[in-house]
Amino acid sequence: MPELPEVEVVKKSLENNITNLVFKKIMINTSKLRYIINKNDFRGIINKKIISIKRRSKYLLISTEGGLTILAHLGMTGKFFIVKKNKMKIKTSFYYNLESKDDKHNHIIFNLTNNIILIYNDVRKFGFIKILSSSSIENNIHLKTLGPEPLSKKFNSKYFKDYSKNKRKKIKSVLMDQKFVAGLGNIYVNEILYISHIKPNRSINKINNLEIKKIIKNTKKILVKSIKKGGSSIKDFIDSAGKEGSFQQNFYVYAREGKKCLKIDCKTKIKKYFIANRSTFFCKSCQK
DNA sequence: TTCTTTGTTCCGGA
DNA sequence: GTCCGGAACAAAGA
Repeated sequence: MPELPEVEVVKKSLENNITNLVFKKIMINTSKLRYIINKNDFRGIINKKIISIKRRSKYLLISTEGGLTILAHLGMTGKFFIVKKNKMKIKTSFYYNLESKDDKHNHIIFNLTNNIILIYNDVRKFGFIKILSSSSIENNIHLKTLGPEPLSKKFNSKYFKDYSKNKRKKIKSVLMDQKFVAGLGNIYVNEILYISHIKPNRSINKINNLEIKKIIKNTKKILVKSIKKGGSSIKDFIDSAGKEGSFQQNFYVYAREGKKCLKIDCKTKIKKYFIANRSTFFCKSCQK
């Protein structure tokens, strides 16, 4: 599941591999992803050079010369593959074999200069790609309501405290609310609350100052660590092209229902239940 | 056939 | 009026 660290890693990979290349031909193999695709919109970026790749929350922004920007969200299963034509060599963050059965989910294929092909692949089709005018980005419906980036200085104790006033929402729901902080998804929020020793169902106005500090510190720490991990696994992968299972992630609680808590000497089994329709994992001994 | 997954929106109850 | 959270929706695979 692509969360902020994965999107950041993809961003860097795109930055390194397709900046300054020019779109030559685009093949669209589906009528819709999350939204209906308007093929005409894509004509505008033909023969346009890619000048920058940015990330905001879990969104990717690929800007071209001439005032158009590609806005992409990977949803649950979206992936970008960068393939060097003729060489069949994988150059991106995720495993890809040109012969693989995933081919049927290659929904958009961008041919670029330098014999580079950029492929948008998405099994579940919960992701999307839109072409926007670069000047409208700030007011874009997906971006304008987003809260601060979790890795920015704006995401600090004061901000957290001010936001919490008179609110009784559960801490887990708040951390997942994109208006509060942009880019945290279910997996990382489960992990952050475990590391911070806080039960996911605590009311936000009952979280004390020390705990707020812990949550913020751990949020930044875990994101930075995961970005570094993603980066290193990409490197390993390019070095040993063709090997599968390059992107392994180890979680403390996520998807570990019934397994023992990983803290030394804690024999409690990880519990699972739902908060706001999202699977929630926690250790009842370690989280208060 | 049913369940799972995420981000977002809608709506009912407190 | 405001706040909270459950339900629903998208698609496809197990």
